Amino acid sequence: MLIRLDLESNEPIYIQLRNQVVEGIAKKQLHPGEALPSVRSLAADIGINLHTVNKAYQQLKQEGFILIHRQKGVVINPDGVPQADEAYMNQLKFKLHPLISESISRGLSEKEFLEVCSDIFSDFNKGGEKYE
Amino acid sequence: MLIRLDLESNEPIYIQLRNQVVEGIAKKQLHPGEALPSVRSLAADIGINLHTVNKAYQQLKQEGFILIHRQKGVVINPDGVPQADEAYMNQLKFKLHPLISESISRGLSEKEFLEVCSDIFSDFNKGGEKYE
DNA sequence: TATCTGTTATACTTCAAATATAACAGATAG
DNA sequence: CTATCTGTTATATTTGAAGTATAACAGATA
Repeated sequence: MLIRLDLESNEPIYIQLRNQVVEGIAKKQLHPGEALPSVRSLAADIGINLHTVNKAYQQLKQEGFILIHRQKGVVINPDGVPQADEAYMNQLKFKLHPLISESISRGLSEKEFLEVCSDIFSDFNKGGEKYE
Repeated sequence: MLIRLDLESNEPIYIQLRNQVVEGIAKKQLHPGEALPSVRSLAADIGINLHTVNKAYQQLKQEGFILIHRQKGVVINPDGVPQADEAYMNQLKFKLHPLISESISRGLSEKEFLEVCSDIFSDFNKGGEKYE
């Protein structure tokens, strides 16, 4: 599993880390039941603090993406990822709203916007980097 | 112009304010050349600090959405809003990426995702609240 | 027993966000 | 001329999140 972080970004490290794991699942690079590095080893690998990794793991656990066995370690949820529910759909709309708002104000058509989305979907279906 | 703010949100007030103006432009509630409240009056209306409003205005100015005449006040860019360029498209993709990533991991199909986007576009075309 | 795991606790630094005052300079209305 | 409006700049302070640094605990395991 390849982890890309931008330590200069205004986006918190633990959020970037959380997103990378979700992206790994979406790209089928991480499969249900697969083990993730321990908080200590991953922190050492990336060169960040143990607690920052733990914060990302805790959020992923709370969202149902991973399970944490106290001594065994961390694994991708063997039962699969929780499917989109109403709460998630509302959250998705909430996040999309300002993006679409600005696109419209900048003269982007609905068709053009949807094409951008489709292009991004293609990146996932055509299986990007599978090396780890 | 109706301003809705969530002071409890983790999203900074000045960002919310900036987004509201962009949304106003997208919804055609704010037109090129139209005046916006002064930093002091808007701050007083909303009940926040002058500098917070100023921060939002400065960003909108830097992005080309508004013009600021030193003594006249603030107006929506009379020449229209800057159209989407390559830099904006890249930024848009960057923001959409994690949203699509999570949607895929949660089993949402591309079709379903695009429909969510279309629904949001509809909200803008059918002209929401025009009262101010 | 030594070592791994996640977990918890405490303390500290750094930085963005937001507020609070105050003053300045230019334009304008009285 | 004067008072008042505008954005702008400066300074100081408070608050909270993010991230780091250590340390210790408890359970599992080799």
